[in-house]
Amino acid sequence: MAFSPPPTAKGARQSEAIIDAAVRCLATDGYSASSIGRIAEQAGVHKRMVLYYFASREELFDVVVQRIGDQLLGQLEAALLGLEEPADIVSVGFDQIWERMTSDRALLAAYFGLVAESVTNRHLRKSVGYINDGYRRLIHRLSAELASRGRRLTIDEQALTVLIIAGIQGLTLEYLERGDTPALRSAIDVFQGWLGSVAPAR
Amino acid sequence: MAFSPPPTAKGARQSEAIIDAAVRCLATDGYSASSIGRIAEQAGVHKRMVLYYFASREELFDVVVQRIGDQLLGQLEAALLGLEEPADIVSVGFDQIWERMTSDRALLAAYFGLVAESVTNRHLRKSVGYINDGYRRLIHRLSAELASRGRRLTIDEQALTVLIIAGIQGLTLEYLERGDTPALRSAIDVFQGWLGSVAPAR
Amino acid sequence: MAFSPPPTAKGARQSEAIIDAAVRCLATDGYSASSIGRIAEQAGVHKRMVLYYFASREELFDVVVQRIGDQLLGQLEAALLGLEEPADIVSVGFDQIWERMTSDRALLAAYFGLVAESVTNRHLRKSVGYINDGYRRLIHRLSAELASRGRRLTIDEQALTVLIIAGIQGLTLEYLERGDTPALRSAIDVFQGWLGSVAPAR
Amino acid sequence: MAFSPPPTAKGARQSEAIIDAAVRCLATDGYSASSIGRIAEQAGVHKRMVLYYFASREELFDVVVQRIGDQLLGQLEAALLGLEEPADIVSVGFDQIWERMTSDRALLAAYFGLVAESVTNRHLRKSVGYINDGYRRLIHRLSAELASRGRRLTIDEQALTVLIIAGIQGLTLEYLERGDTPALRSAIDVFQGWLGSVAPAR
DNA sequence: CATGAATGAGCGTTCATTCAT
DNA sequence: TATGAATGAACGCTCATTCAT
Repeated sequence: MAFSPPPTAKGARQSEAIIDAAVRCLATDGYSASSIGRIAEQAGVHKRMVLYYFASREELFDVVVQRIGDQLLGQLEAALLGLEEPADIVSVGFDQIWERMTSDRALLAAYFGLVAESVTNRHLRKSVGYINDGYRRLIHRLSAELASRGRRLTIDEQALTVLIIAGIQGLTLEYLERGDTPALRSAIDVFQGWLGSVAPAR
Repeated sequence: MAFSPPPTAKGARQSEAIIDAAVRCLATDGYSASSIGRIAEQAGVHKRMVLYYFASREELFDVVVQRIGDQLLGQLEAALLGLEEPADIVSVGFDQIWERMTSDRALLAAYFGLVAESVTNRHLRKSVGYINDGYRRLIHRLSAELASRGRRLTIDEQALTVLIIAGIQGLTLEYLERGDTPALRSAIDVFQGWLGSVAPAR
Repeated sequence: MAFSPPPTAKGARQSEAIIDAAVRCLATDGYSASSIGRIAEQAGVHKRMVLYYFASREELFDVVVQRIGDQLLGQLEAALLGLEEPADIVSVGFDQIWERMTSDRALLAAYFGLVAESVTNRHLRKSVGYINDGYRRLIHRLSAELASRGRRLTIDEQALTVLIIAGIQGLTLEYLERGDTPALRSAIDVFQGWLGSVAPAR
Repeated sequence: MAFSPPPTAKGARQSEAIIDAAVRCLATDGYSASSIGRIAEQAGVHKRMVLYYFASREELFDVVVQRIGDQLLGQLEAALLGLEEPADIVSVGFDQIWERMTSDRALLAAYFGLVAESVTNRHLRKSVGYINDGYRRLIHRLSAELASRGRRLTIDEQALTVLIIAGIQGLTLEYLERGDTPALRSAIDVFQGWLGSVAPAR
């Protein structure tokens, strides 16, 4: 599953450029329009080289999905680590999470393109599941941490997980479609407030 | 904007079959894999006929988007009309809404495929906007009705609108990806409870 | 060969509109891009109607060629008739001929498109021959008239005919490609002067 | 602008064959009937290969136009170089020019098909302009040479240029339409004689 | 290690035309 | 008389991929 870059420096640089180009392409053109040819063009590489490094379109996108997932989850974790007082994770965290996620619109758009495609594309479904599982693990870790501090969730953890992921996806989609509107900001505030009420202190 | 079916009975039947096939195709294969050829095959019609009735792929999908939107919104309204005591719309309504929406998985999948594609496809974006506007109008109508019955929303209507749509889209996506799991059911219950608390009686 | 318009008024109007549209189309898009569909669109008529009135694309263009030829030759003859003193036909006539011909650039362009296509299109060759024969007849009539007034051509009539037609076509082409430049005007003056010298008075 | 042939010998041979086939096709079928498929067939190559070497039909024809122009102008210059005594260029040259030009009827027909198409085809217009500019440069060079030998043109050089090009195009068209008739020969003699009179010795 | 050559399948679209009624 | 339905063939072009070297 892990992508091992070619040993030579040039090879590493090129394959890296291809992955970047694929993410950019995904963000602007969507999954199915991100053809090998277009990605190669974006990367400034001969079309043939894409399949030289990645054997097939599918394999390339496996790597791309992983890359996007790592970046997205990495930003989430960085946002959470940034909180000095973990007691407030739920109540203040979402703001920072949102800030991080929307800092790279292209990344989000690329992610969403993959999510959407995964509804009708079995192979991609498996790959995208990787990212969702990351979210789930993160939420589980957080709720465990909260529990260890004596805070009990007022609702089932499974349901909470579903609601958080659904909330993030739904709000992300709203952001992609209509941008960073006041209504969206205020909706996020409400969502965040609700999250806080689910894990009351004491 | 409205689709005017061909004058003859046979023509109407054929074009109807093509639209249906397009919806089915969209649900199983996604937007870009729903080629004219495949749709024609699904409809049991010569490929050339699709372009006889619709002039271009784009025009066909304009009609399809509208069709999906009307069906989706129609089911929503039917669900709401089914409620005898409108005072309970918020507290009981979502259950029925969900029942209706998930009654046709293909329709939902098709809708979502279009939503996703619309992120990177300008033309589709406009068309899909038509459906979202329908949601918005419906929510606005409901909140006005609630207000006329003396119930005040505890949060900004704009933010509520965003949250409802984001919630529906997020939960829909969860449904499409993982099916009708207990966690999802329970998440819906929580969401519904929260909705009720936003518009308290009296 | 002659085109007999449909008996009804509406039919006559429509078929007339189609011919006009074909000429316009020919002028702007060239022969092969003047498809039945495009002509119908230009004429504001259902595509099917074109073949209703003309049976085939070929037949339509036969009529169109004849129409263009008649208009072009008609304008030539009108120009010559306008000369009060026929003795000066050669020396002053070309100016008026040129004025008339370039009065309708679209007509010229359409004519030239047909001439060019006729090089590789056997059927059209025959039709376009009709126009060239008209030129030839006109030149022959003129030289006969000159002879009857006691003026002798200093060169063979056949060669003169070729030179006049070649001159008109060549200058027409120059006009279509570069417009009505001073160099073209001055070239026409020279050509006209040479024509005058070919049929000296006395 | 220049066409860079593929690096390998086989590639060069193939792309050369395709260009040749395109010229032949152009001569017999005209521009718009010279489809990629037909050209491929003529070249004995898979249709897909044409687009492998040339990226688009337009690009192929750009190369073809240049090729035709170079051959045509090359033959003109060869004809002029063949004249030992440059003093007689005007008086004897046209004969040889004509001999050369009509030595390859297909080339001429192809050229003319392009000229005609260029009237209604913007892109081609630019390409064909390349050939016409070649003619102009050649004429300018000749008249400069004549001037350096103490012969003065009796008419404006610009007008002469127009007349020469118009003459060549008009006579070429006559040749393509009616073949090498005595009348055409005799017309050429007259034209040549007139050219001589325009640049009198001494 | 890297690249040119080659390919079959399919894309959306346009074409002139025939068959019904 | 006038129209809708239907069609097969071809168009230029893109696709992911394999075969050579």
